[in-house]
Amino acid sequence: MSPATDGPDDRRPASRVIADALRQRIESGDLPEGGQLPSERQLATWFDAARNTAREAVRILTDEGLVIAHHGQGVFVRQRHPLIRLGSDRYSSRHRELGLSPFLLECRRQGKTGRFEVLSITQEAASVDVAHRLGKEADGTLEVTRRENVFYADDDPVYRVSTFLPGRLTDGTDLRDPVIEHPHGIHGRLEEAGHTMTRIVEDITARMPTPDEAARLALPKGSPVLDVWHTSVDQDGTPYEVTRFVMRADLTALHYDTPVE
Amino acid sequence: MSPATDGPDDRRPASRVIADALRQRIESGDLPEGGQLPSERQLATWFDAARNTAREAVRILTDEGLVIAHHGQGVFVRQRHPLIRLGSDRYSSRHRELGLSPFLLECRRQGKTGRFEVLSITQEAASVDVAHRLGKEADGTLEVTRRENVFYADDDPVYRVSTFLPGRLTDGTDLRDPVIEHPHGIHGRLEEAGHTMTRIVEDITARMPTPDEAARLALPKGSPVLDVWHTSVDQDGTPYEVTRFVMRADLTALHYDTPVE
DNA sequence: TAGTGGTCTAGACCACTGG
DNA sequence: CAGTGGTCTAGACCACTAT
Repeated sequence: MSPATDGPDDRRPASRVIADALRQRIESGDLPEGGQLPSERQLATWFDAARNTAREAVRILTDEGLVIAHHGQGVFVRQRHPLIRLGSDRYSSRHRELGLSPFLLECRRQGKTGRFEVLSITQEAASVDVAHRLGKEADGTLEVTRRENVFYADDDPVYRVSTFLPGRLTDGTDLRDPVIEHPHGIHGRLEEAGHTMTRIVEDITARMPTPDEAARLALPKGSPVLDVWHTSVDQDGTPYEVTRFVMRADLTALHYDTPVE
Repeated sequence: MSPATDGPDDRRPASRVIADALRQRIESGDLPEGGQLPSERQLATWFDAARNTAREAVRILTDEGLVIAHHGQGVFVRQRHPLIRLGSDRYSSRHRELGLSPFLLECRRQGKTGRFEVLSITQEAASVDVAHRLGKEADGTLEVTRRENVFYADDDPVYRVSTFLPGRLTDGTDLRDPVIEHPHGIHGRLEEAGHTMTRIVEDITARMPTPDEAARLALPKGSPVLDVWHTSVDQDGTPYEVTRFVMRADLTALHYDTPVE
């Protein structure tokens, strides 16, 4: 157990004493979700410390993802939003027949409006990560069509999504257009082109965001991201589509249900 | 692009200017992995700032997970360790026949020694998370056997693992003993008891560690954890084992290969 | 305008590491 | 021992938000 004393034998730094006291008030519900913490200047007075010391205490809690500071307003206990649950069945034809993607369904379930924007579509040489998953052409290179998207829940950006398709699949199709005129989107087009999704392969890591990602996803400090590389494999065992998701971890849960062996 | 200027029209805070300069040196390879940064006092002198300002710059990079401070020694560019890859096939009988768990295999592949320790075994009432996954008994309660483990790679703790088994499965068995005398461990015993693992269900989230987890896993600042709830389902569709993994995200990659539909 | 957090200064002393 | 990061002080001014 952490020491809860604050007697003369307390060897914790003052900033940690303050942080621990605040954390206890948060965990006990004394400071509820969304509730405001005492100001840094108040904390400094109460604990007989310099403002920077109180500030360091607040920083400890910020790094733990417990509180969030709003410039000009105060520091607040972070609200835990309901998670957007993405199942491994999210590509199943059942969902496509219903006409609503699992992401949109989850948003609706939470009373939010889900949508996505196409940021850009480019032709480029595949990176190592992409080429490794899609396999190279006979000549050892691989050109891909790259579609950059952002997914929003209401007006909050939640995922950054990059989809990579082999150039040979997109030649002369509307897969290079920002708007695809197909009721089932990209995957509907690909199925018509003879690729039925029979397996998905996903690689998952978690990490702190880059400054760029933090800005684009409007991430508060102390918010990690989930970094998911998805590969679609067709009936012949050929990978034909790779998508990378960079997801706000505090809003995302991944769910897999898969047979053993 | 971020401004790379440092002319008079540079509106970035001084701490960010210093952090950006250091980040650029790291990304360019000028400061290699494992390399030491200039000391805070040196940075303050070079950039004509107070030491606290240089310190704030270092903190920015620490929060991004780019560098790590060692008390009394200096600040160093963080080394990226090879990831321990855990596949969705890690429970397949193929691995059990080989006699080596995927975790141990991965450690060996990296020249490390993998092992785990049993911290405790207790009987308790199931928490909501556990009961929800295992299902309740007829009387609405559920007693479970809880096994607490730590997994190490060499001497570094990598996972905290809690396994929950319904009490009715462990009555009068060695599943309540710290050491299980079975070549295939817990799952071998459970298979003999009539539960063949036919599906696994896993829920994955990522978050910053609690102070307790950070201490137990010796986590550096800026290191998130993966929080995985695993459920084993037998040939009758009955869930019979739940395990929670809290994993160092900087050492872990999860890999799923699963059929669609 | 008052109150909040964000940044910064110029010191000080402590705790830890290595030679 | 010298040098490092860790903590702390007592100020100051800036940037932002609400009233």
